[in-house]
Amino acid sequence: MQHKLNLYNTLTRKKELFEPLHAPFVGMYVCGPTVYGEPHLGHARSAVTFDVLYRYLKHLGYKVRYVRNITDVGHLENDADEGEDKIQKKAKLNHLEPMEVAQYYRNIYQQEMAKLNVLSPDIEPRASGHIIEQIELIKEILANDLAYEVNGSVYFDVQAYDKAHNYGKLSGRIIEDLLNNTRTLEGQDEKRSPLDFALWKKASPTHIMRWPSPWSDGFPGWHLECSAMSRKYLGTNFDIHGGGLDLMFPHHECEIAQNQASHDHSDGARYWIHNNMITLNGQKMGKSLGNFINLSELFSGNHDLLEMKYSPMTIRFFILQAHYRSTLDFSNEALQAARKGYTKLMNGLRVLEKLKYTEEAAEPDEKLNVDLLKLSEDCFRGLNDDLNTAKTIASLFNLLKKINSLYLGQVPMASLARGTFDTIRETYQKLVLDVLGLQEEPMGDAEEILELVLNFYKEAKEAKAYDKVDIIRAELKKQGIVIKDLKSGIDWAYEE
RNA sequence: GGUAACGUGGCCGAGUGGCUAGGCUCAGCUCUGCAAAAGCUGCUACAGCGGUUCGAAUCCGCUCGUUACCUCCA
Repeated sequence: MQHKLNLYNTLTRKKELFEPLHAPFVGMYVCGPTVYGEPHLGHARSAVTFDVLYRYLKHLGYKVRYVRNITDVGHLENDADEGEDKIQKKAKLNHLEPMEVAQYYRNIYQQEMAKLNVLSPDIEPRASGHIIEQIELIKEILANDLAYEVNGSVYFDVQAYDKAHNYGKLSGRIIEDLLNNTRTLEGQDEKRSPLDFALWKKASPTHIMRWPSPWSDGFPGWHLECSAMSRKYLGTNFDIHGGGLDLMFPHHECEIAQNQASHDHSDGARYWIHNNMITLNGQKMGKSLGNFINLSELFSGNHDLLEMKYSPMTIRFFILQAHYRSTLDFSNEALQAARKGYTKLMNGLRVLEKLKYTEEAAEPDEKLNVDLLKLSEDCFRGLNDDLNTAKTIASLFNLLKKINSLYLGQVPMASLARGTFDTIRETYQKLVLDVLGLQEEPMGDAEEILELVLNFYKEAKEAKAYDKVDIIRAELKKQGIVIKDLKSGIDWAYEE
């Protein structure tokens, strides 16, 4: 087993050997989507990145508990506290119950992620289902004198916290700099400092999403849910916390502060991992910029910027061909190249299924065997080096060249030792299918292919080649399809 | 303004001191009824300038350019 996984930890700004607290168990928490809009390419990148991490950890033999939350409450439209909840805003527009909006987009998110072959997390908790836990957490922070209540709202006291702890240690921010550069925003009269953030907000009379609490009828603050839910399901000290780079500050910074300010006095996670953004013409693709492409648009090709539709596996491969900490630039050209690369890997899978090791007349070429084993190792070396899937894919292509040569007989099978052959086959199949999570997509249109067969059937009939006619009928019957010779022509139906 | 990154060949994208990244594109060859696939070969690189070093895409400095975070965002 290849047990030398190194991960870049944002907290220490270094690549570190990954060692779980309680091996073989691994706890992993990833910030999921706020469900008020359609999932886009950016969501896909985050989900795919951590999906591969999840898959690889499992491949290494760890028993992973993967928690990815659904945020269905509490994100305000802007920093002015008069701002509306995003989900509430959407609900009002469409005369829906807020939970209807959240459920609607949650369903779409899960469907699209399934298309991308992203495994479901082990627990997918919703913020709205953990109000009690969040209230308890606020009580703890209040008890530690690191929060204060004003008019039914509770705020985190960043400066008080910073005296004993280091606020900004994750994102590398210095509190004086933050203070010097804060903008003056409206509606912040209640806060003692502009850096303070809400733990609980009293709901205005028009705010529909509200829950009772010791302080007011209201709703929890923006960062609280992840602290509360990660603690509930993974404990106060767990292994990995992931999310998009844009969540590093303030979201994850505040999360750490909340964790430290609670009774637990811990950062929560030990390894903080952030995936970089997808860019469009060199600019970040984001909801607020309005330049994002939905996954459904990508899959259907229905978008002005798209020259064609791109399949889910093309997207997945596109994401994996870059390292997760680099920005990845979207373009039609890049996606079309990704499509071909993906196809190439899939063809390799098919070749491997057909390849058989032949025992007789084996005269191993020692150098070749050594080279092939090294290529197999390289595939893993990429993953171990901070989940460098780009490296791994490059190594897989190198391996694939040899596999194709074997298939064509350019390299005789007899020159391989049995163990070498088994190793390269297992490496290729395991990595492509299980770890990278790529899968074959049905190519072509089945009905059109059937149409083609029916044409041959028709020709055979006309030529009175009844042996061929019988074969076609029999083979299609195996597929559950019967041919119907009608006066009007040839048709088919499902076998009843 | 503060902070942090980045700038690699026609395109995408790895690579942190010396060893071919890889994919896509393009050209040639092998194979082939034609083609495709596959294999082989080739092509155009490390923003600029200076420094450290036997040796730098890789370390340091400066210049130019781009971006991100500092406000909801994966």
